Amino acid sequence: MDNNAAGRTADKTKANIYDVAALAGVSYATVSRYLNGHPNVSKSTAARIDAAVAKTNYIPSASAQSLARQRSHIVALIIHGESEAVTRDPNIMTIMATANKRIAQEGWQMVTVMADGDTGVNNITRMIASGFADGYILFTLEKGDPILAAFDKRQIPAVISGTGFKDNVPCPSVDVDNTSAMSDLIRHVLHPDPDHRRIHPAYISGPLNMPGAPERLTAFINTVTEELHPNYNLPISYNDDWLRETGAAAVRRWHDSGVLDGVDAIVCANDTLAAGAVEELHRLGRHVPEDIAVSGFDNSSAATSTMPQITTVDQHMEMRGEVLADIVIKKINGIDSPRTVMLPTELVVRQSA
Amino acid sequence: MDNNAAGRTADKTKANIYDVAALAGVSYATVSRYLNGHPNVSKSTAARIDAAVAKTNYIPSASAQSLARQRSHIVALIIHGESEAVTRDPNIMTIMATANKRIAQEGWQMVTVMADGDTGVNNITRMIASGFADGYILFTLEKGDPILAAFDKRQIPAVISGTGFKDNVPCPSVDVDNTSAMSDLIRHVLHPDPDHRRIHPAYISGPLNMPGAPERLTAFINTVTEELHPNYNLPISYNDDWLRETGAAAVRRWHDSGVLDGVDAIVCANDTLAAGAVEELHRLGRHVPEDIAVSGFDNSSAATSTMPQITTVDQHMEMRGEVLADIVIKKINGIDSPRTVMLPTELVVRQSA
DNA sequence: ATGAAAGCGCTAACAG
DNA sequence: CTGTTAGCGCTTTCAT
Repeated sequence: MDNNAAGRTADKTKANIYDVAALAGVSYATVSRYLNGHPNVSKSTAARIDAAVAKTNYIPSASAQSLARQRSHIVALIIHGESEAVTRDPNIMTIMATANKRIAQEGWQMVTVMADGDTGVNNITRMIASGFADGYILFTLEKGDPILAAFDKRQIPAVISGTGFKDNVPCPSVDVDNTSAMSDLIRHVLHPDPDHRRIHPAYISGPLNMPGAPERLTAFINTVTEELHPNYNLPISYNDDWLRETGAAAVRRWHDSGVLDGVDAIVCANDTLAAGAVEELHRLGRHVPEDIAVSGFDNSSAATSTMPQITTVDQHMEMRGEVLADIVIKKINGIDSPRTVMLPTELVVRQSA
Repeated sequence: MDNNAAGRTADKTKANIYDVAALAGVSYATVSRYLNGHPNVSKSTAARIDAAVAKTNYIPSASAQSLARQRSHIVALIIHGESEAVTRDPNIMTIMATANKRIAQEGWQMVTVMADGDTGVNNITRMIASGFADGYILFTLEKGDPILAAFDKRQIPAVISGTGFKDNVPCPSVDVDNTSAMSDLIRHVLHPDPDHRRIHPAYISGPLNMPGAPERLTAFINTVTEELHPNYNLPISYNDDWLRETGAAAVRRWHDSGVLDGVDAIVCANDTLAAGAVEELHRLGRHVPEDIAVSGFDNSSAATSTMPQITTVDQHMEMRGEVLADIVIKKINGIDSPRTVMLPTELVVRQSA
């Protein structure tokens, strides 16, 4: 059976290009040409095709187009992490929304896929290799992510968001300078104004295998050492997650062990930990920032959810989404970007420090 | 040129089924059969194919498979709403994660697409008609969403999450009974224990074109009327968003106008509004719940972010994601579901009411 | 300006 | 058990 409309339309519900061509009385090649904006189509056939398209509600098949063009016109944002960590990360939605907007502007379609657990990673890896999308934005929450391997071999446009570990990633990354941002913040905490100095800081860390966490911790140790030359052990709380409860629990442990009495500032690796700390200090009857200052990181909604509100660092996540989008699309079009793009940060001084 | 490997492998970087077949010394049909788990393939050819696949890193092309099978094996979660409203909705990520997990279990791939603004809606509508996915989960934030029209005409598996407006949607929906959940909550607020009654409630509403909002408001009016037969106007604050600041602003307006003095309970349409209210009451020196009780809705993280923590209703969003996933997948497999699935809710009594 | 024909990479019915 | 053949719906030369 040959590819004419008569032989096909019989029991189909959805019109294809042959239906349109038949209705317009032209060859399907002409329909394709016209719909793809090629120059040489006469006014009158154009009109007939328009009418046929309208009448049949014709929309080209995505898979057929992708196959023929060898392009899907899709950019995939891959989110990898345990569902719990992911659902609580306030930055993800921001990146999704801003990257999505930018990609749509450029005439592409962004889709988000979540890789949860081992089977998730497997599926995603297959997906990548199957040519599902033309480019990928990676929001990877863990170091040494196996998904990255999929990009090692093949030459697929990709960009990665905020790994602190830029060394061996197979694609450009956009990040903030966690080290200098945290250092600036800490200097503010230690010396908020000319009349005021804090000299006994403690640190609440997040999981050290997550982007940014090691840099922030190191910045704490180095900056405090530089500024204070402390001759005592800095209290540092190491944790497996970024939860509010975890920040609160760290404070309570220090309180129970008496350590808290020797502390006048708590630097936290992010805002949710800081929010938990502020709340626990409140419960323990300590005043923030008079008795103990607290700082966060991210400028997420958690930072303004407490009383007092939390002094923190803004990472401009909206900008990050856009920059990520720009980089993949450029790469898809053959334009390379610097291996690492550093986005600016901003100290946000509120009442907690 | 015919479809043999020799004629094709020349400049390609990615192996296709012909490459594998040539390497294994069989026809490409046999490779396809084996890879798709058909019974009739001999041990020895199987082994040769395995070897060839391994050697070439062969992964079938997604678009070619979709075209040939007329199935993409993809379920799309469509999120429609202004980016701001979306990025702040704590439920979205939960639904994404749980639905994703469930869909992956069933052997499908879930992708999330965001429709932002008019062009977004247009793109999505095309996407749906182009057969991009086999089924759709709609997380639609507004009434009368134009995206729904795409499903009216064509027979495409879809399910919609939490429209309060079940009447004229072209697909099954899963929701909670906002009316009875809110009524129960309000009865608790008005009469938390035998010795205690509150008799001057006020209400802070969210945008009434959003799912659930009208039901909750109506439930407030009806329940309060039933319980108290009030002979005065109930203070009700109508708002365009669900933000914390908005909840705070409502309280402040009532305070400035003196209305607050006659109020002993504030029922809020969701947790973030309630969190803002609690914080503002704190700033105004009112004690929660002694002077004024406050309640929320959703049991989101905002509900535990304040002091005191907020009494609210849990909607079991994790369950919702799974149920949505089940329904689309069933529908894809030809199994229909009830037009409306009502999920249970749970009163969560904390300290604020 | 338009039609004919050859793919894009894969699946599936049909022979054998 | 395996090869042959005909599509899936569209794009894209190459003629005319």
